[in-house]
Amino acid sequence: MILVVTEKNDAAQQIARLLSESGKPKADKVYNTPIYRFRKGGEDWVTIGLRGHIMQPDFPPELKFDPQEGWYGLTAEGEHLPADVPDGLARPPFATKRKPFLADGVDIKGWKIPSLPYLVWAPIEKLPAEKEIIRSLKNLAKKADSVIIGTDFDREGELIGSDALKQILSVAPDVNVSRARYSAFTKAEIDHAFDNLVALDQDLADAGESRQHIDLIWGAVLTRYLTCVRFGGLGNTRSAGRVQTPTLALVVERERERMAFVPEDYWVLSGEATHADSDPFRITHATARFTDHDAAEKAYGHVRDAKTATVRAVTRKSRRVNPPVPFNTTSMQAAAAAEGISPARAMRLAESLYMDGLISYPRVDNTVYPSSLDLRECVRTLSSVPQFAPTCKALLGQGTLHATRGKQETTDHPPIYPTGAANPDNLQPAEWKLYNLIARRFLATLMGPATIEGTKVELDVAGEPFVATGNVLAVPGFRAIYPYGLKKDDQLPELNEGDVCDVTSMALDAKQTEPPARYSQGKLIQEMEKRGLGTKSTRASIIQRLYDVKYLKNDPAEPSKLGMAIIDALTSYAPRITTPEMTAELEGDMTKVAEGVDTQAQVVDHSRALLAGMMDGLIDHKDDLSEAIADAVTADAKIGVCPKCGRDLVVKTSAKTRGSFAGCMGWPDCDVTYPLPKGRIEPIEGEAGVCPECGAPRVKVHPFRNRPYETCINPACPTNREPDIVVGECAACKAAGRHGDLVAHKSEKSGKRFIRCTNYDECGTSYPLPQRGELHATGETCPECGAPIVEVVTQRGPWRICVNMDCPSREKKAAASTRGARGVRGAAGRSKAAGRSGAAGRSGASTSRRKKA
DNA sequence: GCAAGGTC
Repeated sequence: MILVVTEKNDAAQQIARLLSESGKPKADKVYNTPIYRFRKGGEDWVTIGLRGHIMQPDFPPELKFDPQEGWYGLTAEGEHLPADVPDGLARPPFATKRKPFLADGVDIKGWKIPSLPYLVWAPIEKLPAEKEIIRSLKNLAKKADSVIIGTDFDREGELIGSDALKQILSVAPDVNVSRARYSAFTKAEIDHAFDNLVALDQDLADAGESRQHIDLIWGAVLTRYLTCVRFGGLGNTRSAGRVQTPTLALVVERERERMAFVPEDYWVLSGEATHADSDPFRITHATARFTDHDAAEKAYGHVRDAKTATVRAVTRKSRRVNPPVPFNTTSMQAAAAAEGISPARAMRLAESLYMDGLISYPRVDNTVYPSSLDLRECVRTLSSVPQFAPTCKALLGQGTLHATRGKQETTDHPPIYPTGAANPDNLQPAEWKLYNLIARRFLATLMGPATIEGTKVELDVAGEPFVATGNVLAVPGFRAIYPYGLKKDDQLPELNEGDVCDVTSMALDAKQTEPPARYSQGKLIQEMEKRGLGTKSTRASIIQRLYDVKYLKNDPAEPSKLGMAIIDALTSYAPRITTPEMTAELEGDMTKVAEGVDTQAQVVDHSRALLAGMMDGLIDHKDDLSEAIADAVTADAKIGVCPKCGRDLVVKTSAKTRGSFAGCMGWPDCDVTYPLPKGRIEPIEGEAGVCPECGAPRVKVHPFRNRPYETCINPACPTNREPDIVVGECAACKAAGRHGDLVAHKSEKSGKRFIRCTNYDECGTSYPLPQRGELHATGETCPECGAPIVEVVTQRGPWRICVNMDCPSREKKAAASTRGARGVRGAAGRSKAAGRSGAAGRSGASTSRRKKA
């Protein structure tokens, strides 16, 4: 039997299909791993797909995080191994004990602990990361006569193959081994690769392993340093790494530019005009921006009372806009980001669409469709989606299909294109949104250019030159199916030289120049690619990580004070980690290892020595850094000033409930606390951040998937008071022969809104209420349960609800909302109702979504 | 409960 090992299941399946004589390999499983069996040349063949790396490098167990003791490191002050002598590489003599050792024996809580500088020189082990796969692989290897390593044709692929091979040789030391190198899943390419087998390139694999070790050492040492420098490793992880830190530095650098930016004043002189009852159009002075105030005022003086504008010249120019090129991972992530889907989320959604057979493999650099891809067939497939049917029909009516080509051409996978017709009812809204984008992009790459008709009209207003511009999509071309990022038409009326227009308004506006914009997540992805940071598969998750450790916030990306402090600290004492140069130099070193000029040990030890040299500065200045980080964390948590004592009010986490609240930094001297509304809290700078009524902070609240609003955080503040509303009569009291009113109150302590009976002590009737929106009594009672029905007016419009949580009408509503949530109006109120009413509605929906998987 | 790189 001949065993073929590939990097992923997808590749195992494709290779089996292309190599098998029947063209129909048999899908099977070893343990839980899919494999593909087929016959070729009178032999039995089996292909198995790994899941990327099956081994994971790590430090020995005694140097890892300990759940009781945390991470150590800085406690061993000043303990350095010499930077140039990697003696510490030998496993130290403490190996027999669970707890690690320090040369000079520093005791902490009775344990001897290692110094952080020691970690720089610590040995690295390789541990199984995919035990199931390894078990399956070994099982097959025992039965194999020969093994062909068919992992991806790149450095990481060679390493993945080398790791797999070691596992195979451990159970089948005498098996025949070779390597197939292919870069496209075409019959010709795969046949050629398997007819011309080569040997595995151990130097290339070693280069990959060097990369792993250097990333681990630098990442672990600096992360432990930053995490432990303040509270000995308790609390949040503060990470650093070869890719994430330079990425953070990009965002911080842009923020510093913004902070250093000095806005300049300028003035815009513009107004509106009409011609022969046309819609009004904007006219702007030919000097688009006056930087001289006097000149602006002078021009304004001439035209302020002008009633007419005379057309001096009309020029028309049409612009051709070419259709976009096919999607690769980066351009897809950027386009999705522009539609409000973060790159990390886009990859999760794409993975799911790929697994459902709706799009092609989502991790590609390629932007050129291979000639083997049947474009016409793809269009035919899409034509069964009603939204795309007219476009598909038009395309199929053409003689031949011409596709655009991007600059990057690789042959391992095709660009991202739709492989199946999706039904929006079977997808989550975000999945459909991404699929729709991918499908429309695909169709757009097959269509003609759009033509935009541009018109420039020069006018004379009381001797001052003015212009009006119009842009109209004259020939839609690809824009008919691909409206993303399309500007709205600004239409001018038909104007000719000599026409006299009526000026209806004129104004001089004072403006200021804007600082450079922050990076959107899409732009950040593109900037990373440009600077060689990360890969198509890692960039999205690395940006996500920066958000998770709270170095970044908001979108466009804004660094937190902590993020800025981290960059400051590392720029001072470990500058190498803060720039893309480390990646660039690493690439050079990797090439040397791959070429056999340097060994893995030489390159890694050299990198260790560079890091060791930086430990001096980091440890000497640990108190400064500790303070800077602590100040930054406090500044990030600050939401305002305590109205009682004037100290900072910060977001704190309750130890009991794990919920967050606002508390005074002066505690326990000052006991001011407030509950916090649900959602992300953004402080408001300056005077607007102090409530004029009660002096407590006003904040901007960003509720999950709802529009942000501003509020005073003091629930007892007059600005938060709501009048009590009688919403109905208490049914329980009526049944008991007395009268009780159901009244909607707002608690001054918690700020929560609820309904309570005026005879609460006797009947105990109370109902919760929606916390957001304006509340109205309807006077109606629920036909199902008799409880009052209230109306809530939110930004999305009014809706009505029975206040009884256990009412059967709520169950129905929940079921309806999970079905209808994919519509235009995915109302918060409905999804809330679905959430509260328990599993029925939700689990039903999730099974229907999963049924294909 | 450390990185970045694969992939699910």
